[in-house]
Order: sequence, then C-alpha cells, then structure tokens
Amino acid sequence: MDDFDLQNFLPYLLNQAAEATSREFQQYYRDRYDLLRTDWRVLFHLGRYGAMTASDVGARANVHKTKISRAVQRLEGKRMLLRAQDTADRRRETLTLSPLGQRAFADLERQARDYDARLLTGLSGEDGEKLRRQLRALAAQKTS
Amino acid sequence: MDDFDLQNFLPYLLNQAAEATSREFQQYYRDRYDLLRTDWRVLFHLGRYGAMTASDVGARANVHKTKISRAVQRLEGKRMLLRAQDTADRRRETLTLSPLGQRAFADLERQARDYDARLLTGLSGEDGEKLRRQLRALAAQKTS
DNA sequence: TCCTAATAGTTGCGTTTGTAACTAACAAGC
DNA sequence: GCTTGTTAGTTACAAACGCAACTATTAGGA
Repeated sequence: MDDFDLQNFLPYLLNQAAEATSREFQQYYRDRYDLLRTDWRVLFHLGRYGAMTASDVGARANVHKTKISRAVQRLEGKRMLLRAQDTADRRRETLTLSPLGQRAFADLERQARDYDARLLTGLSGEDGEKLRRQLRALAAQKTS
Repeated sequence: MDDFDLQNFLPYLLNQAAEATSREFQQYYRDRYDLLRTDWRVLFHLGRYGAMTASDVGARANVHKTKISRAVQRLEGKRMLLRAQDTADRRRETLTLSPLGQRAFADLERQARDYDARLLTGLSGEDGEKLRRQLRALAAQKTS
C-alpha cells in the first residue's frame, strides 16, 4: 500500500510510453519534411478525411485553435496546403492539401502504418486491439 | 487495410490518453503549488526515493539536465528544496526536500494515488496491471 | 606533472507554446 | 436598422523548451 511509485502512476506511464513511441516517427517527419507535431496532425487530418476548416481540424484532433492557426501558416508556407475562403460565410476557410501536401501525406501515412505495426509486434503476443480500446477509454476521460 | 486512422495509431492514442489523464492532476499541482510538470517530477523523486543529485533525478525520470536544472531552481525559490554541495566531488550537489517540500510531496502523493485509483475504476473490469506492463514495454522502446 | 577527456550543472539564444486579447463576420432579437 | 452575442481565425506577449556552448571540477593516462 505504501509502495506507490511513479512507475505505477498511469499518467506518468502514459507520458513515458507516448514519448518513447513518438520519438522515432517524429524524427522522420521532422528530418524529411521539417514538420512539427501539430503540422503533421493537420496534414494527416486533411489527407485522411478530406477538406475541412481549421476549427474542424481542431475539434477532431483535440488541439487549440492557435496551434492550428500556426500549423496552417507553416504548411501553407511549405506549399503543402491551400486555403479557400468560404463565400457563404467569409469567416471560414476551407483547407485542402496541395499535390505536394498529398504526396507528403501518402508517404507519412505509409510510414505511420509500418511503424505502428512494428510497435505492436514489439508487444509480442499481447492483444493490441484491447490495448487500443483501453487507451481510447482513458483518452475520453472527461476534462472536468 | 486502407482504413488506417489516427485513432488506431499507437503514438497518437498514447498522447491523447496521456494528455487527458494528466490534465486534472496537473491542474491540481499547478493551482495548489504553482508547479510545472518537471517540478512535480523532481519533487516526487526526491520525496519518494530520498536525497540524490540532479543527474540522478534526470536519469531516473528520463528528463534532460537543463530541465532538471531549471526545475531545481524553481523549487529552491519556493523553499521546497535544499542543495548541499558534495565535499568529495564539488561538481555534484545533493538535493533534498525541505519540510515544506515534504509536506507538498505528501499531499501530492496522496492525491496521485487517489487519482490513479479513480482512473483504473474508469476502466471497469479491465486488467490494470496488464495495461501497465504493456505501457512499460512501450516506454522501453529503444531510442534509435 | 601535464595534457586530454569526461562529468555536473548552468546559461544563452532562438523556437514553440499558452493565455488572453483582438479583428472580422455572422446571427438573433428588438 | 440597431444592438448584443457568438464564432472563425489571428496576433501579442510572456513563459517554457531544446540545443549547443559554457564553467568548474574530477579522472586517467603519458
């Protein structure tokens, strides 16, 4: 009962696991495309789910709008992303990937897929689907 | 095979789960003691494992030495931590918690324990120990 | 001893982040 | 039409971070 250890504290464990498993992939998109984590997430969302607004990306990816805004600026600067102002509601702008962005996405998606598979084989014999389910449950923890 | 989704990408899931489960506890030590994450980790290590040097904390907690250095400065400024230069090797300094730091640690440790238990009951019926084992395995992922 | 290498910890600097405040555009009620 | 409130997205500023360079000290040879 009095052996409480950081190694058993779920938030700490999750952070350590998240950092360790992110490192290698992060290095890939940094070195190859000079992207930040949020850049990659925006790229992925647009590539995977199609055109949407900045707020949509933020809501889906659970990222604050200022971070999205800056990621969009960076991606646009790299000519990977295009903005199109909505004529019906001129506050909104629809984001899409340029061909260049699509190529980057295709590469990174393949990379992510492979990397994910490798991570799972590292957990030899364990049930990956169950693990994912548990993680989704933890991620859904209500904020308050 | 072509339904690869961020929601299935382990690093992403781990990050989301880590953030969601950290938020509430983080708010506690921020509001109550005005601590940053690294501050809390240093505090915890000293409180839980006793006096040690900054490098020791860094090695155990997997945190870069500059972050440790700054966390130590902040904790010292809050009178929660004491430094004692080692006479045998004057490069090193042994860190300990002041009584104030110990009280903060005791409170936060109790809090963390409770919070962890609550997180686990949220995963009703699931095997928490197995989850932790899997997370430790993922965290041990080699860096290269 | 002297020279080189390694280690403990700090500091400087440019980049990224978080928070709040801001602009611009729409919406709803009067 | 106005006025008030809400939403989309940006910007300003301070705080925190990452990386490299730095000081100080110890260790290990030649």
